[in-house]
Amino acid sequence: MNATLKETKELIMDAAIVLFNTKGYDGTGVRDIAKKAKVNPANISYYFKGKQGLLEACLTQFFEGYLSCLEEKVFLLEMAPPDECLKQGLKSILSFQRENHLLTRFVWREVSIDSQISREIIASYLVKEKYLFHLILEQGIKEGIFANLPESLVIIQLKSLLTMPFLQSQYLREVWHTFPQEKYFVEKYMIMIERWIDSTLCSLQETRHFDRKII
Amino acid sequence: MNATLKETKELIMDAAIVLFNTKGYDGTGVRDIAKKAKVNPANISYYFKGKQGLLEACLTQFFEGYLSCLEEKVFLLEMAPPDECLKQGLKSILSFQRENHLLTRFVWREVSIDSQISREIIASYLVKEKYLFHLILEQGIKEGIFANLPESLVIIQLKSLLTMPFLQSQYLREVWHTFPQEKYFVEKYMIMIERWIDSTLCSLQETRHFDRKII
Amino acid sequence: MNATLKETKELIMDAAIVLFNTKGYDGTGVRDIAKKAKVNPANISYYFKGKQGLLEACLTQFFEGYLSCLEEKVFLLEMAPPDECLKQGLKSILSFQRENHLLTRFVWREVSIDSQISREIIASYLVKEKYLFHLILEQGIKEGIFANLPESLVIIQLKSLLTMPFLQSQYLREVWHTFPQEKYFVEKYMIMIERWIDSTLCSLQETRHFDRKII
Amino acid sequence: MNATLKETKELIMDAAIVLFNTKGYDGTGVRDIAKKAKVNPANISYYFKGKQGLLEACLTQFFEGYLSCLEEKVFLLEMAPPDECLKQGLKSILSFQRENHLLTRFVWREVSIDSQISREIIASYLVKEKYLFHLILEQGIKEGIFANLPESLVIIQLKSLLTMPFLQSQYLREVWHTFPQEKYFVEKYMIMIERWIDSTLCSLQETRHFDRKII
DNA sequence: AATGAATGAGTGTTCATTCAT
DNA sequence: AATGAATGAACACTCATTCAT
Repeated sequence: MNATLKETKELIMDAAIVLFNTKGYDGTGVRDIAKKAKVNPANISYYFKGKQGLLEACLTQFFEGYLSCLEEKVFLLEMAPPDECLKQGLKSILSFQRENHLLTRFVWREVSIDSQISREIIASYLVKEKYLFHLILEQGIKEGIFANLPESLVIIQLKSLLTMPFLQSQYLREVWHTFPQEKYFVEKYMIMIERWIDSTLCSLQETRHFDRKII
Repeated sequence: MNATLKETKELIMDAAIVLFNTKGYDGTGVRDIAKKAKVNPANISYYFKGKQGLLEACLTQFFEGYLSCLEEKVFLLEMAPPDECLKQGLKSILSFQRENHLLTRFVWREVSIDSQISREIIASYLVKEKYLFHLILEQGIKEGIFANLPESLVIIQLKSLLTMPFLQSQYLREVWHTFPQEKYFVEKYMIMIERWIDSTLCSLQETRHFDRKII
Repeated sequence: MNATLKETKELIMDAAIVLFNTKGYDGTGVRDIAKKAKVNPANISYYFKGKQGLLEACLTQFFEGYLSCLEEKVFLLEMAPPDECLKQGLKSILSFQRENHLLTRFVWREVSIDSQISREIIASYLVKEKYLFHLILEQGIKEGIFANLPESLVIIQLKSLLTMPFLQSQYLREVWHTFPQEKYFVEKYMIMIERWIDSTLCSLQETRHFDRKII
Repeated sequence: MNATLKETKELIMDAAIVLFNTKGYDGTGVRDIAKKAKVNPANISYYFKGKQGLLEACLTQFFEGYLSCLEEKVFLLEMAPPDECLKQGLKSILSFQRENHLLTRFVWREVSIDSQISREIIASYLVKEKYLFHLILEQGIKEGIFANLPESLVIIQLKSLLTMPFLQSQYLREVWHTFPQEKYFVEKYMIMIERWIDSTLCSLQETRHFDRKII
């Protein structure tokens, strides 16, 4: 009556992303979502087979987009230097997260909960993400561009740098009066990440710490 | 009957930290907590004036300890070089978070939600945290040890590096078979952070990017 | 698209009888019925003006068939002895119920509920049933074949014997490994009923109990 | 506040029996029950762990009482003739059902539905009931008092005669203006059942029908 | 004739909390 | 200090039905 199929489904998702982001998944009721989307609450079960299905739809949408950012750039490995590929990949992810900053914040928060669904997300998407990062890092080390640091720690740092600004956007806003969804912020922040790559990752200074102290 | 005042209160907090961490604040019921703590649910309202009060107690406990890690080291600024102060502060925080890794994960997740209480946390504790970091960085720049990078971005990166391993501990566990609560991990990870300080923060390479492009 | 008018209507009724029988009227949803019948749920409202209309159609179908069994045999009263008419009537009903055992079970169960519709059923069909039984019994008593027992109790017993095997078919199946829908069972059971007629109803032993004790 | 533990629990059960009887289990809402019992709907889950638990409590209460009627009389087998034991057992059951006529109607109706719970009832209580009847009939046949009729059919007829008046009490009321819960009715009806025992069960007339026709 | 989107009322259940004891 | 009965509001979800197509 008041919307076509596509519209209703999208209205629900849009409202859900805002509310999940603001109040968390468990803190959001289906009635709130329906009210915000100006549709009938029953439509949520109708289209997404329940609140959890709606969550899954959001997660899927995010990770499909997220991973495709990386995938694209991995293909460039054959014709571009690994550090360039890495920088472009990170930039692409930053842009994607900037465009979907509400979704981004809530997804990374939700994945940090020990639920069945977050375990599934990790098992599928994040394992793949690990593999894609691995391809780039491996190539960089082989070419002698990247320092031979423990891969896990490098990737964790990378992911930290990529994710935190969005996850803690409220902190940024209230303490630093800065907004990670602004184009401006992303540009500045990308420079910092590039600096990290150039200085910390590509620096061929001694890596004896790890050689000596740790297995 | 089965516990003294102090014991009951602590039993509740301990159980709450485990469950808030695993299932999130909104995903945890007071009955679950009471059951795990083997006390009567009414005691939660009795001791903490409700579920929210219990949350506040957890948050307070965390941030008091967290900030005191930093504060201690800021006092050293007068007699030790700023980079050493910074390293020690971060190390202290890492250790604190390692010892309270369940609390850590859930607190940083909860603070990312747009609730009244997280706004209060930010206004009090995180503003203070900002100030403490500021003192260290300012001193470092004045002494010509730290590069003159935008303070906000530096602090965000620092906080990212400190927080993410705990926030995404499930990811670390399932993808990397690594546990941030292990002493081993913290030592390795601290080396990476020191590397970041040495290379990225202390590197006096040109900072023209920021001079030119950004305010 | 996938069925003509007649087919769709019948598909719905067939599915409804199975499900009403298994899960009860209130326990069955129109979606379940539509799914089983492989038609669109809206067709139920379309053809039967709602779930209740579907129920009424089932009830009507049953009682029309049920009563015609009796009626046929009442016509024989003029040319056959009453006990023979009675036996044939009961046999006819048993056969009818055997052929419609799913419908039978659910109808007699549903009629035991205090709903508007069951009151209407009673007012129309069961009052007529009473009258038909009355004609046979009256004739039998007049001819001195049937004992002069209270008519209400005789008819209640008759109806009990006819109905219960179908109503409790699950009990029969699981406790006695017997199926009231089998031809075999009905034959055996008919002998028992005939025995009841010969011994209990036709026995002209003293009926003083009732003369003395009861109005 | 408005009732002690025992009272609230019983208020709920009493209200449930009335409503389950009138509208059926699936047709009755927990809010209806709570309203009738003048208690809070949440108490139903609190005391019975949900609507289904309430149903189970009703069923259990009925069958415990029902079976104890039979059990008592089976103990008399050693000192009284089997037909006398049987008559007393049936009379005891009739009285019990008369005193709990609402519960009786709804229980026998509910058991006729193919649910998990009715299957459990049958597996436990009705199998035991079968055994108790068996003990009596076996003794009667051994003593040459009962005709050697197929046990299953005899028991089915017995159960039919016992149950149906209560199950179809609405029919009795509206067609025959008779109430199975009246002491009067039970006495009259018991005479009919005794007549059935004397004439149909104890009659030693030929049982060749079954010998010849059936296995 | 038949469909699928859409609805508002309803479902059973769980919630954090209160209160007399 | 601690309990368990009790509550009212909220929860996610299902219901039979309507209606434009």
